[in-house]
Parts: sequence; C-alpha cells; structure tokens
Amino acid sequence: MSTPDRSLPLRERKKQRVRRTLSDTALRLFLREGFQETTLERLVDEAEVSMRTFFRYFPSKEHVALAAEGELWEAFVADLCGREVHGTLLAVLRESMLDSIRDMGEDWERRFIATRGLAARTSVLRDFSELSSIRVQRQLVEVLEEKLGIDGREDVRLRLVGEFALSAWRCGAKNWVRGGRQYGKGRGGRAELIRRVAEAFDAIPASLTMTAPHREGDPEPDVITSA
Amino acid sequence: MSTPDRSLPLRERKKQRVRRTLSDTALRLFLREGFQETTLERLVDEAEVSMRTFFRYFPSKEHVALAAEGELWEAFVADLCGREVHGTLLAVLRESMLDSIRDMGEDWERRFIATRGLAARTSVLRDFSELSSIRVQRQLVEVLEEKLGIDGREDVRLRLVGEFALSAWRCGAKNWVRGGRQYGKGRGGRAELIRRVAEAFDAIPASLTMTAPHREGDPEPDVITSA
DNA sequence: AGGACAATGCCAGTTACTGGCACATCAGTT
DNA sequence: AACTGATGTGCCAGTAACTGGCATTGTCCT
Repeated sequence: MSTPDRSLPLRERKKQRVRRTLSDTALRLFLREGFQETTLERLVDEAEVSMRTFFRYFPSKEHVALAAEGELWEAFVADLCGREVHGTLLAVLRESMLDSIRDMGEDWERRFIATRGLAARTSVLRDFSELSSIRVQRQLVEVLEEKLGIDGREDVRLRLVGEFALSAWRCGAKNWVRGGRQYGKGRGGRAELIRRVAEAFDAIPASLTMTAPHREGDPEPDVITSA
Repeated sequence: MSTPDRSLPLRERKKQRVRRTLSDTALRLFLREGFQETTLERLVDEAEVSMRTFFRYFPSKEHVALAAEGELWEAFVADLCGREVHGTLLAVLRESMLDSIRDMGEDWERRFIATRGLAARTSVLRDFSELSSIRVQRQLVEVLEEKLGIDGREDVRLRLVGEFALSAWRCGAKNWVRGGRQYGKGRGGRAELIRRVAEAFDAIPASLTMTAPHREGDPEPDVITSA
C-alpha cells in the first residue's frame, strides 16, 4: 500500500495520498459491485472527499478505474523521451515499452492486474483502455517526430511504426489476461506480461505474410500475391 | 439527398427517412455550431422527432455524427464475410477494404467528407472514430477466425493482421484529410482516399525496418539489430 | 373493417460532469 | 506568532446525455 515519500513537502504527500485513496477505493468498489453499478457518489462517499475534488484528480470515472494503466503510459512516454535511438524504430519502441513495464514500482503490478481483470469484464473499460493506447500512440509519434526531425505526415512509415508498437501491446496484453486466468495464480505476473508483449512484437514480421491455412475442399491456392 | 427505395414496404422507407433526416440534420448543425455546442435537444427539435426516438435510431450523440463512417464499417465487415480468402491475409483485407470504399453509394462520399471534416476539429469525435476502428478490428478477427478455423488466441499473428489493416486505414485516412485540405476542392475525393489507404498498406513492410535518419553529430550507427 | 404488431411521443428519473465562490490549509516572511 | 499569498477543498446549483414505462398513433395483413 506504499506510503508517499517522506522527503516531499507535506502538501504533495497529502495529494498523493488522496489520489491513491481514490484509485484504490475505486478499484475495490468496482471489482466488488461492478463498474457501471457503482456510482461516483458512492465512491466519493467511501473515499471521503467531495465529488468536486474527485474531478480535480481524475477527469472521468474511467480514468480512475484504469489509473494503473495510465501510469504505465506516462512512464513509457517519459522513457522514450530520454532514450537514444539506434537501430530500427520498432526495436527501440519494443525495448522502451518492455523497460517501462519492468521499471514500474513494486505495488504497480498488483494494481495493474486488478485493473485488467476489471477491464476484462467491463466493455466500456475495454473500450477506454484501447482508446488510451491509441492516444499514447499519438504522443509516441510526436516524440519521435521531435527526436528525429521527421514529419509523420510526410513519411507514412512513422505513424505506422507507432501503430505497430501499440498493436503489439494490445495483442500481448490480451493474451496475458487470458493466460493468467487459465493457469491460475502464480502465472500472470509481470514477467509473463513482458513475455507476451515481446512475443507479439516478434510475431509482427511473420504476420505480414500470413496466409490462410489449406483446408480440405479448398481449391489449390494461387501464387502468393504481393502484400 | 437520395430517396429511399420505392420497392421497400412503407414502414421501412419511413424508418430510413427518419434515420437519414437525423444524421443529415446532425451533420448540418454540428458543422455549423460545433459538436459539443449543439445539444441533442436542439437536434431532435430540428429533426422533429422526440428524444426517445432519437435513441431508438442511434445509441449516442457520437454515433449520429459519424454515421457515414459506421456505414462503411458495416459494408466492410459484410464484404469480408462474403469473400474468398486467397493469398496473404493482409492482401485480402486490403482488397476488401478498398472495394468497400469503392462500393459505397454515390451520396456516401459527400457525407463522409463532411463527417471527417467534423471529426478533424472535434477531439471527442476523433477519439470515437478511432475507437470504432478498433471495434471493427475485433469483428474482423472474429470473421477470419470463423472462416479459417483459427483461434486468434492461439496464433498471435491473426490479431496482428487485423490490427495492421486498421492501422493502415487510420494512417491513410489521416493523410487524406490533410491532403484534401491542402489542395482545395476537387482533390480529397473518394479516389484520393483509396489511394491514401492503399499507400499506407503498401508502406507497411518498409516501416518495420525503418531506422532513424542519420543526422549530423550522431555517432556511427551499429549494424541493424533484429526487429 | 379490424386486430396484431411496430414505431413514436411524453414524462419523470438517473448520473456523470462543471462553474463559481467561500473556506481551510500550508509555506515563507517578518 | 501573526500575516500573506498560494494552493487545495467543500458546497450548491446547474446542464445534458441517456433510460424505463406506458399510452398513442400508424402500418400491415386478412
């Protein structure tokens, strides 16, 4: 339940505590009673802050539910900003993303797993989560444009690379949730998440040339046409 | 402003007319006064239906604004369902998407352009549009799973292919809007859209191996590492 | 013409979210 | 310790998207 850093000014510590109380309480209530079913009124009552204050910390009900995910994206963008770019851009994004996951605090893992479990059974949160990933992709491209001096509008490839990185994330994360459920506790931790996302990144080249498997009754396939 | 098909039963024609009135009025009002600024009350008043009826036609304010886009996705999924799969999946998706754009009705083009212009200056609509594209991607993968007898959870590549197709769409459409604005009227039509999306599809392979351009002051780049 | 069914309108309610202002709390200064 | 400016919080009243229920109207079929 990590206490705020002692060295920070009192005011700052207090803010962090409020924020944390809100997202923890939210996660607890949402998991127990459902996201849609829990009203914000109930939440702010439980967390003992006014509704007005809630909205000073989170811009929406969805944001507080997926706070852990938001923190990851913040870290990811920050990591990318301070990273030297060598080799293929896709490889850079891959490393940056994996490192970001690795470097999240100890407590983050637990919260993120809960968050994902919640999203898995709440369609509006699934939507919101995917939307967030697209927003991150936009930021990503902006960072790269800045770093490389390329205009993403001139060179389509830049945007595409951004898309692919987040595509890999979405696929990896999706399979991670599923795997976690299937193999019970112990699995489904951070290491497994990293493995899944890396796996998705690595599958990218092969997916481009993927063809329909030959099933009985099908006519003979033509020569493979250009992608 | 295309009148509903004479052969359809009266009831059906009436429904189509209401639907059309709603989306046309919405587009007109939103373009003139802004999406956020126009309340649904104003819209249903203008279209002369009750608010309750509005929600029987469109599940949200966003949906009516982006109705034209929704129609495209509907057509796309339908096209893919009735399509034989030969060659690489990505090529199939590419053709299916381009054909769908080509086959949309005459009137669609005008509405779609307006729709996109609106989305370009309304952040919540941009978000919603991208979210829609992700939803389509989900459907797409389901269709392919069905057709090919592959489980997307077993083979990551399937989901990735779906992601790439819609990535290409997003990039292509984005550049299309920009290009349309830049070169004035005449350009920015359907043919141009198709060209842009095709261009994005074609840039996919090259984007995987894209590296940072060499800028003065940079150290010598290493050998390209594996993606 | 008349019954079945589909679409619409009306009304009253819920809930996420916002602006404005008064009040409280904290940091730095004297 | 009191003073001050800044920063954070609570309260209140409001808006606007969306929903359920039921009576009413319109369309189809025989």
